[in-house]
Amino acid sequence: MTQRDRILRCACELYVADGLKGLSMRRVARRLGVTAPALYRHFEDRNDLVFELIGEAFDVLARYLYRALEGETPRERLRLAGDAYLRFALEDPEYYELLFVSPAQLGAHAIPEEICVRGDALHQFMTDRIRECMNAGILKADDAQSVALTLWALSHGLVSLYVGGKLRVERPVFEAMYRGSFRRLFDGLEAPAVAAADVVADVNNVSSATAAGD
Amino acid sequence: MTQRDRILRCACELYVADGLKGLSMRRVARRLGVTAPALYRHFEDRNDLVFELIGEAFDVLARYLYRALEGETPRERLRLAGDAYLRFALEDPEYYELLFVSPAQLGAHAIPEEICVRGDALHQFMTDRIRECMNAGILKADDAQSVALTLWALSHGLVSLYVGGKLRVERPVFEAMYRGSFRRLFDGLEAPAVAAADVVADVNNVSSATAAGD
DNA sequence: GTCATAGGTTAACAGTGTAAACACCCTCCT
DNA sequence: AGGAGGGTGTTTACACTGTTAACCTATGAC
Repeated sequence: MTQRDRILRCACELYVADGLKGLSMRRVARRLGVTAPALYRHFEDRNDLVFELIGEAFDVLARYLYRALEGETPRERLRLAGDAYLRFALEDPEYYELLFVSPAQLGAHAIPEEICVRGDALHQFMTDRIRECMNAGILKADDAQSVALTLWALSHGLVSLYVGGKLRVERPVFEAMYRGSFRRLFDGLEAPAVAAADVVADVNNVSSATAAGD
Repeated sequence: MTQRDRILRCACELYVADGLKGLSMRRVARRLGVTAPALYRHFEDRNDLVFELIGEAFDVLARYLYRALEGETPRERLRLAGDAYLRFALEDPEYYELLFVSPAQLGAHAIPEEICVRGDALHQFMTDRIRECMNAGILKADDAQSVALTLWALSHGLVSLYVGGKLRVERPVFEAMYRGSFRRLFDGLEAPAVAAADVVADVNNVSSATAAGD
């Protein structure tokens, strides 16, 4: 294990224990029995170090998500992916927060490209889950990437409201809310009246009503 | 204008200019031609000051939202509220970020109650918009509060991914995504096949098909 | 006139990120 | 063998940070 790795591990421990505020170069150094400037041999900046941590957080999330591939069907895999996201957020809330630290928060201009691409990879993963559900006829045909974004946004929105303390509810209640919100997204909110009319019209016109006659 | 207000205004300017990092007690003091400890006559803490700023951010958002009440119909008011949220986030992104600073980020244990209730008020506002749409038959009957949460989460998720730079798209593209996501939430994602069957069955059974015969 | 209070001051403590200059050790090349 | 160079540490220093304690006024009330 290289010194760089040791620094990273130690930084991670400090971060998990005391948040970004508790992660100081000097504290890391002291813990490693070394003086602060030594760290600059391995990292450009404190931000550089933090960015590396963020990268790790993405990796951890990726590991959670990839387990969803064990599902047998596209629907199962999509469901598992949603569960995995929730589990990651609830089991590793500090890591989860790390995913969404804004550059401004770090006094940085932007998140480095190298990290953004990891986010893209996750987006891609979800897009794939969506697309295979569309191909299987489980989801409406649509732009898979946009649908994936909608899903991701809903997940992230819910979780970030929860971990940010904006939802004053207990964890099991929140989990129920999470699932309920997804149920709603899949079912749609719109009142059936007008939708039914459209559907019936469709059925009458195209007469592709496989199950309508029974 | 009291000195407390001057401090607040100055802090706000510094925050908008340079983020939370740029907001230091000494800088605020210097700008006001005063020494740092003087600020502690008006605020307990730096955090106390920041919390006050967060409170202001909630007020600004509230002002955006309340204008949605000028809409003529429940549907219009709901639409305007969604727009208002988006406009707030895009026009005042710094304020927007302020809404969601986590206590950990400030080294604080929790966000003070006094601020949480402002968040509750917004949630209540959205719940009311939802409920009146349900009463008008525009939305499915459901738990209005949960639906409001789903909407809020989707909004927040999308916006926070965008302002966090996770979505590498231009603003107009993002606005289209935002609207598209909502369209999707209202319409539902589920493939129509099975839904259509249910609906048709319903129509046949209950024969409350107002527009089905045409 | 005295006294409390609101609002400021200076000085100090403990901590921060980071840069410059210097020192050591290990490896590789001549 | 000996010197060059790179990797890794050190000390020292600078310019910041939040926050406290002690002290100093001006103002208004009784």
